Amino acid sequence: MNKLELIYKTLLRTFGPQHWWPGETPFEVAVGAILTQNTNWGNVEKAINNLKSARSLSAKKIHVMPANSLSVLIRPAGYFNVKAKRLKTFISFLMKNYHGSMAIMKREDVHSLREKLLSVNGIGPETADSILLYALDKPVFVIDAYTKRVLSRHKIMDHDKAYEDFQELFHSSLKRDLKLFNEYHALLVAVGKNYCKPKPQCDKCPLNKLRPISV
DNA sequence: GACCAGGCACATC
DNA sequence: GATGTGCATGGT
Repeated sequence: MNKLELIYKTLLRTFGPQHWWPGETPFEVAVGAILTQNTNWGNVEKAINNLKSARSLSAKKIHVMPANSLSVLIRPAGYFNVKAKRLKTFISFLMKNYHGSMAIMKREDVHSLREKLLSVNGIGPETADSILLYALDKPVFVIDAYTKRVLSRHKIMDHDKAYEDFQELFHSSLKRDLKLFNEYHALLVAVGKNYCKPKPQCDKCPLNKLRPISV
């Protein structure tokens, strides 16, 4: 068993299954992936509930909605002007190439789809991979701030390494399995919340002197 | 009041 | 290619 497999085993035993992604449909998951960029999930839930209450959580509804009206609904998620534009850009992409259907998008080969998603303005690697994994059931490992924080604190990989470097480590160390990738990323978020944000000098933080998880 | 939260694009050097 | 900055609400 390698180091990453051991960490997974430890996390699953400690935290239990996380039941991700908290979204009812692939489309809702994709919307959540954009709204949660650099944002607390609780705030995203408020924004999604606003969309639901307005009966506007659909590709068609958001597509025809003026950006400033959308901004009002997603306001709790922060960066609402930026995110309104990003949501509409993603949905235009969805409309144009997949008839507005996540199910049709799902049929596409994962590699070409990932490239296309990354070419959409407002969708970077984490958002693209979150959509691929949690909305479209593609076995792609999602790297986020917590993943980098946990791995760098345990000296497994330097915090400043690129997204693709972290992702490659998971891909090469683990069986390429949808369920595993889904659960592992969610567990890293769960444990990551217990680590303070890395700063150049943080001698006050006790977690810097401890081994927060045993591997 | 400071700090943080499941990023990304863009400007500048 | 690396580094800095704007975007913004809501909880602790």
